Amino acid sequence: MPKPNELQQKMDRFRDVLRRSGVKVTHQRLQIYYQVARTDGHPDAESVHKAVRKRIPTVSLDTVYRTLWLLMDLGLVSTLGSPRERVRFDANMTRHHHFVCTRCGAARDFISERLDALPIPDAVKALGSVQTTHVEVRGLCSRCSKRKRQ
Amino acid sequence: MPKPNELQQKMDRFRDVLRRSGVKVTHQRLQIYYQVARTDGHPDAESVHKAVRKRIPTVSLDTVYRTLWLLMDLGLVSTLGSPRERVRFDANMTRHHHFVCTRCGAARDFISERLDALPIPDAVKALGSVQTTHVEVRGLCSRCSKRKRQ
DNA sequence: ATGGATGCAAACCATTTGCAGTGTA
DNA sequence: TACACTGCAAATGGTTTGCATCCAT
Repeated sequence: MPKPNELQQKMDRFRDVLRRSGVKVTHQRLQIYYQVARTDGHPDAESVHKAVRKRIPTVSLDTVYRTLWLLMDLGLVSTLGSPRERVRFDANMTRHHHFVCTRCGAARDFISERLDALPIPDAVKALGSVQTTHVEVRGLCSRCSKRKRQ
Repeated sequence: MPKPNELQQKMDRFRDVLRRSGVKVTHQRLQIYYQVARTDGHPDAESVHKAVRKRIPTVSLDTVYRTLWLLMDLGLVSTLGSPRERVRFDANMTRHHHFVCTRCGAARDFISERLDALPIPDAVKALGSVQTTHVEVRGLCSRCSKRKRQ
């Protein structure tokens, strides 16, 4: 729940980015972005749809999806977890972290005692009781950077 | 690619766990676990299925799924990313980390300058070029722990 | 006015489920 | 032998797409 003026700023910047990208500023897009920008939660498409429908009863779920991916392309939102991906399984049950390639999605395990014992901010402890921490490093894997060069 | 003897150990332990859980040790289950245990990669159900089919041509994809979730319940494998979940969107584009509730899946952002500048092990740099790092803290959110007590 | 954006309905695709037959214990 | 497990095929559910219409520019 950002402060009202911050939210207003976000909305203004939003209109700007759309215009500058040569993309139309529609009623639907404004409401969809507003719904995602107004909460600290991380809503899925369906709950955004439900909320927007209160203001635009005819809005369709596919417009919500199309808009959210558009916002993603414009760098206005991000997704939690790896989107559009299948579930991947891992038989390494020892404590480890992940390196994930942003291009091909390949994931590698790595271990690090230092990363196993991270200082958790007090603010987090207020959110709930901490069970595990896991570091995800994103970058270009060596195979993809080779391929890119060629 | 674990060493052969480690892999053998894993397989032995696997049979043990199945037996102790009163679950049948089938040809299919052995091959499915073997496929996940033999690689450092993080295969999805389909690629496990493809590989297992070379040895058991009649094995079906749904058996692969059923088995992988069984292995999950038995604590023999884990999943990469949040399984069985919808895509969730986030309009907070500033650098932040996540607290995710293991019970209800709710996610909260938090910021921490210390976590923004983690020491990345050299071993990781061999895997590829690092772009971003992100910490995911998992635990029980305060709402869920209240609900649990009641 | 006009091309991009929307709504609808149908398609897609990963994953799940019901059921009858099969194989482990 | 008995019951759990498997394979098949059909269902599910989140997400995507084709197309006719609509509206922001």
